[in-house]
Amino acid sequence: MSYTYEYPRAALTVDCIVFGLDEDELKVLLIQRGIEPFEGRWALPGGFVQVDESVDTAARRELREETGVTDVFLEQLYTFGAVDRDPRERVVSVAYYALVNLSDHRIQADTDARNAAWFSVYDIPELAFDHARILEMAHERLRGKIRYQPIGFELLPPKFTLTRLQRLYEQILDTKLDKRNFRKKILKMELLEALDEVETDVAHRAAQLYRFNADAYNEKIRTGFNFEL
Amino acid sequence: MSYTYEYPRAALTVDCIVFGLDEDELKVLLIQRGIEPFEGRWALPGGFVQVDESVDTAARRELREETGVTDVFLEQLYTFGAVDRDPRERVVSVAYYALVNLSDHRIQADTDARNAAWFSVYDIPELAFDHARILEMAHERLRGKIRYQPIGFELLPPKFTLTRLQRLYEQILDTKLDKRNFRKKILKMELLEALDEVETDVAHRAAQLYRFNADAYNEKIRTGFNFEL
DNA sequence: TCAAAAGTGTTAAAAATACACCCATGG
DNA sequence: CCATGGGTGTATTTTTAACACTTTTGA
Repeated sequence: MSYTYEYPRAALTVDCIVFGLDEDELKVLLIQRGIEPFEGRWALPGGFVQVDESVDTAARRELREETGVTDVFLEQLYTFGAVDRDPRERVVSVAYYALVNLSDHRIQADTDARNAAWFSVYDIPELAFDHARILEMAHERLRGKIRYQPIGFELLPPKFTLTRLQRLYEQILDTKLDKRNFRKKILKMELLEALDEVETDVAHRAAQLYRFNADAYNEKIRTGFNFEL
Repeated sequence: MSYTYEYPRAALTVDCIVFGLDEDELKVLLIQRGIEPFEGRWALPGGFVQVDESVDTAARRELREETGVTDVFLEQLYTFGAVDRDPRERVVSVAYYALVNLSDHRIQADTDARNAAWFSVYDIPELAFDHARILEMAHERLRGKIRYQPIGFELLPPKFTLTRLQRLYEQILDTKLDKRNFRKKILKMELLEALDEVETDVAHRAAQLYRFNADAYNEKIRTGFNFEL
């Protein structure tokens, strides 16, 4: 089977940057390539966009097929369109970034039996293609966006403590935050719902658990509220 | 001449949203389509990405060919990849938005002798394809970005008055700003350089002219400064 | 001399920051 | 009983917001 066009066409792919928070450390899911070019190198999960699926759908499908990740926050990042970014032929790639909650996403080995592993964003091996640049841009986007959109919660389990949330912000923004001021600010937004539950299995006073209330957020947004931390 | 591939491929295009400020009104440059589909409808300037040029280059080329616009701020917006966005065949489009200074860009009729015209963003005719959605997203991006990046200056001539700058912000953010507070805030950033020149040909006291100092901005950025208005 | 926009400073309110101790729990 | 992190309030500084009159210029 073959397909013929009047003009040459670029191949279209998607690449996914999957961020996860592991013990307060921001990590990225990478896959070890099993084929040339860059055989053996680590790379972002991704693959070709099929002609009968939207680009968004392709990103979700690749994510599922290569990592088993489903039902997560996924947003388009940027399209990488340099002529020589793939040594084989012209390939344009639409990059997406995903935020997953590592405690319930135990990432499975991918269907192609390639190796998948989490790496700290501060200790990334040499990557295939222009994936280092893509990852850098995704990290930058995450840092920027987390301050004015409540996306940090996507990296946490549904129930979390305020300290855990604070450490998330500290890790991603690479700063120290004052505990009292952080709590004051985030609670004043009235987006977190205190549950009738506390931490368990900790060797100290158990912390209050909270849940992010997406409905409250959407309602506030409608009436001109601006999240900002 | 024809080109054959093992799998079907989407066509790849670029579309450009060109914003300009005309007498304090935010306008967009549209082109009237000369061919089916949507013949006669207004649409965003754009066209096919060639296989030997980067996507960014394609955007600049189309902008030049269709509108004569060169040397302007141009930034990737988003990639639109729904399956049925073009009724003919699968077309994925990478959208870019440009900011031009209308006083020195007298837009020329495009090379294909199609009609080009400026429309107020608040009074847009029915557009071809999903261009209404693309335009909406570009407008949203502009509104968001202008508050924390000094891109508003791209819409003004190199020398401008503070009142003109204020009206730009008022138009794009759709608010009223206080004159004294606006001036205080923007001047305190030390990004505007007062010139030894004032307005001419005005029937009232001539205003001081200023210039945006990009070098100062870059220097401040390096040392952790954050533009925000 | 009039019309039109330029230019300018102070006060009050709100938000951000800095900061330290007692509490509850499990080992 | 001790080590560990949980939880809390106030005072100070900084930032934002509200507000009105005089000046300059050309017509």
